[in-house]
Amino acid sequence: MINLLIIDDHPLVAGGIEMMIRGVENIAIKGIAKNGADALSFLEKIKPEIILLDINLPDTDGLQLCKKIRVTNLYSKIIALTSANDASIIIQLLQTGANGYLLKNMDQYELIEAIDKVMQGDIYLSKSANQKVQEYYSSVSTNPLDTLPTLTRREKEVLRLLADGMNGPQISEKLFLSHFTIETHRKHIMQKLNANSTQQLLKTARDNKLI
Amino acid sequence: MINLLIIDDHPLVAGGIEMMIRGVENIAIKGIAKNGADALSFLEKIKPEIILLDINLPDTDGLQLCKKIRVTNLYSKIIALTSANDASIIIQLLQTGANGYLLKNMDQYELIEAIDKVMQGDIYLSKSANQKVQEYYSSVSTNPLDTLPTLTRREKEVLRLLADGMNGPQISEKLFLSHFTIETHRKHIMQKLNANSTQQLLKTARDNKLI
DNA sequence: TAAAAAATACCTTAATTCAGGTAGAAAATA
DNA sequence: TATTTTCTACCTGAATTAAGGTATTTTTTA
Repeated sequence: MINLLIIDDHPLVAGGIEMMIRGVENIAIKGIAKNGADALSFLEKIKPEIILLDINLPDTDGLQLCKKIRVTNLYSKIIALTSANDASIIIQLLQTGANGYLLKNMDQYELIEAIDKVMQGDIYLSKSANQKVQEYYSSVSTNPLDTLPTLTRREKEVLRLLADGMNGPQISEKLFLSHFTIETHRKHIMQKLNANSTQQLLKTARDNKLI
Repeated sequence: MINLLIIDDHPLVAGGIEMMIRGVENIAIKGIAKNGADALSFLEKIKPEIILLDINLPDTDGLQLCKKIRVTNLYSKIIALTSANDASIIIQLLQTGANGYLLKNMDQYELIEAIDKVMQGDIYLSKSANQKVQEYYSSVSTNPLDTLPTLTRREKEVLRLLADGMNGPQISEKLFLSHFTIETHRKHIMQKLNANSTQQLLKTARDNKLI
């Protein structure tokens, strides 16, 4: 028997999963946790074969929780569950010890396939997640920013204000600095992020989660 | 008997709803549509008492679909369903003819309450949605953009490309237009969004979920 | 079909930003 | 303490953007 723990604060999702595995005779839901704390206390008592882990929880983020679970529990297989399909998160999750990744637009077939695959010791990625990861790795080579540049405190500050829609003079006024200074900071940030316009800079910054 | 039509492309959500109303003897699911087209063709044949309408559909957005449904169907009550909790969308939806607004973190109790309320002719807003709407109206005085400007197709396109970090000439090349044209579009968008730089424009656009 | 809205193209001037610099003071670190 | 990093300020010329126009064609809508 494969026992599941669902970690998700949405009754809708938990119900949907219940619906999907209803009628599958070798899978059963052992518990539903609505947040990270509940999940951890649950896992102290019971070791489910499969943990379906929502990435967006009210009290913690899935990545942290995944790490925490792996500290004490190497037995359970963790399948991450999310509506977003973001390559860097997927990769981080897998590095943290997740065994699979499902999108919330999955259907019954996909869920059961994932559970089966993961129980066999494989890594399961939903089709579109897989695609994203591929894209990510293939774009890495074309993307010169494979190592994130480190911005100084001031540079980050200026970047944020730029992202807030302020221009050079406005920022200089806000920070009590000469506008020349701001422009120098901007220039440096642009060099670091390899951008040749402020808009590109902001896009790159956003893409690299610097903002 | 209250008949439901679920319009949502996530089997998980549809399953969750099914789970929630299972055992409620006067509510039944009459159909599940996975996109706007399916929904409309379904509604040609059957008039459900309640339509549970996901705002994020693969082929159209919920607002448009809500409008379309209201053109031919004044009988069914529409309850919008979404994971985001955004005041301006809620308000637009209600203006378009939706009768309720539920967040996907709802529980069984809330769903059934919403259906009951709406069947009685009331408007139902989930607690947090209600709160957001309150906040929105109290912040309106500070926000000069109380009515969202409507951008034309072209303007939206240019806005998106600007958000992608492209500049005027690049966009003009991409769209096979003169760069003067692009600048005019930019100017119009800026006027509509009340911005006085492209960066501010993009920020405002982002704040108003135009991007 | 007539009127209105949207899309297109072009112009000008002023302001802002970009992309090179240089360079000194302050702060952090080895 | 010596060195490095960060923060600061300034300059210049080229490029881009902002903000104000005008005006024609195409598309939508009443």
